[in-house]
Amino acid sequence: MEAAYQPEATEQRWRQRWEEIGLGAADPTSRKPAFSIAQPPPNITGSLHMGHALNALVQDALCRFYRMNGYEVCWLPGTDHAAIATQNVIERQLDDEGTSKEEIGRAAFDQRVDAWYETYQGRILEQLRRLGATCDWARERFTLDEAYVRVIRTVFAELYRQGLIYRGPRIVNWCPRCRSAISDEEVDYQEQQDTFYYVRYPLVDGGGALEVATTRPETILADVAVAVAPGDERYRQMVGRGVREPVGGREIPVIADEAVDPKVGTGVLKITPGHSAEDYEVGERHHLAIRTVISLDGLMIAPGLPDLDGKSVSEAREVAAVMLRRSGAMIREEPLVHQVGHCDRCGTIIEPLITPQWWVRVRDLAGPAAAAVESGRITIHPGQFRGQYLDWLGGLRDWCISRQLWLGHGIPVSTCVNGHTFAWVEEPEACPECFATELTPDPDVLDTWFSSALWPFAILGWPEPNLALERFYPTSILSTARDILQHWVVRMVMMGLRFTGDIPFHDVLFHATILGADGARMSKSRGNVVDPLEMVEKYGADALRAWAASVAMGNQDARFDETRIEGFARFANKLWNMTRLLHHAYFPAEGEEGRIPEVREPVGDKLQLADRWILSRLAAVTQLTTRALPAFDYDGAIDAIYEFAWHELADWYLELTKERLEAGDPTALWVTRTVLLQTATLLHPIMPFLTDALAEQFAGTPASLDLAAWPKAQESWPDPESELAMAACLKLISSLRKWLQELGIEVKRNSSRVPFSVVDAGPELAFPGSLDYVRALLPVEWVDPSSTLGDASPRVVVGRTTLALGRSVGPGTERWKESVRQELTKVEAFRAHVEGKLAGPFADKAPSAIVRRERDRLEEVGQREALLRRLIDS
RNA sequence: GGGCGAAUAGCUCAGUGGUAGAGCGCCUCGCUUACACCGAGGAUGUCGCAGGUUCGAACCCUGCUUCGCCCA
Repeated sequence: MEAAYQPEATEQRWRQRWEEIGLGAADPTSRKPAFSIAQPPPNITGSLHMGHALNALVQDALCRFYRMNGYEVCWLPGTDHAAIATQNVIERQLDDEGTSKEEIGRAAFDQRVDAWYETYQGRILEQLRRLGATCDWARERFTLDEAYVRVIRTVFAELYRQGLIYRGPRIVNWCPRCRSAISDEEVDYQEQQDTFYYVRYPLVDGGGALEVATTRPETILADVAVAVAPGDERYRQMVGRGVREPVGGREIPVIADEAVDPKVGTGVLKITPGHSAEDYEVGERHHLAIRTVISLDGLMIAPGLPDLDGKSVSEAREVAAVMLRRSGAMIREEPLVHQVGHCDRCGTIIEPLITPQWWVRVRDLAGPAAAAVESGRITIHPGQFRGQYLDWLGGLRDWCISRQLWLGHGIPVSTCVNGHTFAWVEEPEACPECFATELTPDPDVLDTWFSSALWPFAILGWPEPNLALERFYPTSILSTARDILQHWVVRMVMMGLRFTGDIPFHDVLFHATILGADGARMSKSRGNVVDPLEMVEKYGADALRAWAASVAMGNQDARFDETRIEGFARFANKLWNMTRLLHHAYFPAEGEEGRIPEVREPVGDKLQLADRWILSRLAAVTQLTTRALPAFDYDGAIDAIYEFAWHELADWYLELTKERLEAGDPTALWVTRTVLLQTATLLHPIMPFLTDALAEQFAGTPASLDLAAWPKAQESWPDPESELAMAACLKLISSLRKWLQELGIEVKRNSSRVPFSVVDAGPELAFPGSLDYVRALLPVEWVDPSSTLGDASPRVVVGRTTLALGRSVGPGTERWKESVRQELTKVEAFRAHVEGKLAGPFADKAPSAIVRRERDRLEEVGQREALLRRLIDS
């Protein structure tokens, strides 16, 4: 074995091995229970980021855990074409080259897209492999695959037939730069400094005016009403009368609508249904006409007003303000900070506009989707997101599924020369109604989330009946980032229920978001992005995975912290070297190779206290890990294993057992082998490369620990008595070690042993062999007090045991006395604390077990205090 | 404006109603044949603030402050 763990070479070897033995390949004909995950398909807009890496760990650890627990595991990988995102990336490239998609044309653009997909699709899946993901690679799907496209068309056509999809003009979030509708969820609201304009709208019948506060004077031309709150006393007289809008001079009515908040601005709202989603709804309620003054390019349409016509929205706003000031309609202007919607992809300010689009009537779909979560058929973790899911479903509007992009799935609808419109699955040659062959396909493409919503069943070959679909659907869990709850999770549930009649998954996991080291979201513009592959190269995939496990399901977002990744890399090396220690017991000669042989379990009562103790601890950590992983408590699992392996197994058991191992004690060899191998097995779901490399050092292990059975604790292992005894013994060693240092006694290995004798034996020595353990770890020698050490020898108190030291203490004496005094002060304070507690109502009201424990403590601390006091007085 | 969450050691984070924890960093010692990617020891916290419930609160409740996210 190498002196240090080498992650890079090891990982490469094991990646290959896992592929060779087909670790990820799921067998639908197997009789085992099924566990399946549809991996959220990463967008092909670049390479894997920290969020992907975290999500890969979350899923892979579960897959491995369930494989080891006898499940047939199917983890389905894939990638998403991410139409709007990819189109944007390529548009930016073209822009950098001084050209545009319009200039190069459709064909050249499509080529660009294909080349992009070619490059990045492979790269992303390769990066997942680097992290150790054991997907069923043969089932990989891309959302533009022919089979996938067919599913999309099938679903679309069916919804269309059922009347759940319709086309019509409604207000949408329009990005003038993308020249496309975008969904409500893709609008990014950013705080912005603007002006609040207070404008006078004179009453037509004379007698004053209404003051309207607005941030958008350029849309006054599209006003169709002015609204006040229904109960607002100030304006009750005005409702039903007319006012004149102050730019175009048209007469518009004053209405009352509950959308108006009387406390905001002047309590009077201008109603512009053509350019505001809220006003659109007000307009629908009052059957108002719609006026449009902004084009799809984001330019003003105002034929009668040359100062405004053709201007951009921001220019037009200035012009309108000037007009209002000149005409005297402007009352005042105030600075205002408010939220303005921007295009998620390109940052352009969104214009709410009325355009004809395709819509899904979600009302019929939302009910069952809500019921699935309410009834507990689907569980959302952590639970607080359940409310968000249900809230969102409650207030759902129809879903706009059409986009005006060059890239994506075409809407599978055509119209014939005779005006018949029909949806199709196979590209049609003639109109099914009149058989006309002159057909015009719909020019729009589908919202990417429409295709993503079908993911869990589409990748399993739906609608064709097949074994994989039958076995692996519904999937077991869905793991994703929480910002995708509305985009994706809700829609998957709606579509899954509608088309398969079943939920798409049983559990939804929202993992933490990884923030940059500066606490802000990772973003290129902030320069705080960390490439997970760089971390893999530096510290190994397992170290990254272990860190990911420790933050995955925390209740807060996790800042990136390289030092913790480094800590887990050290842990990997520690485990490697612990195995090396055992290896040396069998192959002591330099460079000698071989596998740690299987050893027969010792019969009879050959186990020492330390053996029983470590097996008891192993039982505890086994139980904890076995519970933690299926409960998604990754942190609990890695933390418990780390603590056990390093601070119990390595720090104490192996140190105590070294000599026995060197001497070939079969009991020690068996215990060490058992504990090490089982620890590695428990750790395998989180750190698969390292643990497989460790298991390889042992004879009788399978080709991968993934194929091993999940470990159990033997019934005889839990042993509370040994744990108590050992705890006392370890405490004895620790505190004696501290005294030796305080006394300034050299504790180098080859310095001579310090003679000690027991003056007053406390419970630390109640167990046979305690003194041997002390001697094994400290340079002390036990002597008979009567023979060598007199009453005058220096004393130390460890726990409730007093020891006499057979050596004069030189330079350390003063420091030692100071330490004793400090110790005494602490003990006194604690004794007083416990005494006070027991003297109060605590003794009557607290549970008796707790009271008893405090009494024991008082006794113990009292004894300790007495011993220390005697030490100082002497 | 509505909702959710967070505030614990210098930093990053765990934490169960019963004497405050880890990793990293810091200080002192030790290159002892598993590991210097190590070992031994040490210092460091009115657990955001103010009330309340309780024999007992970092933990439960209320209010406040600051920060983050989601939604309008």
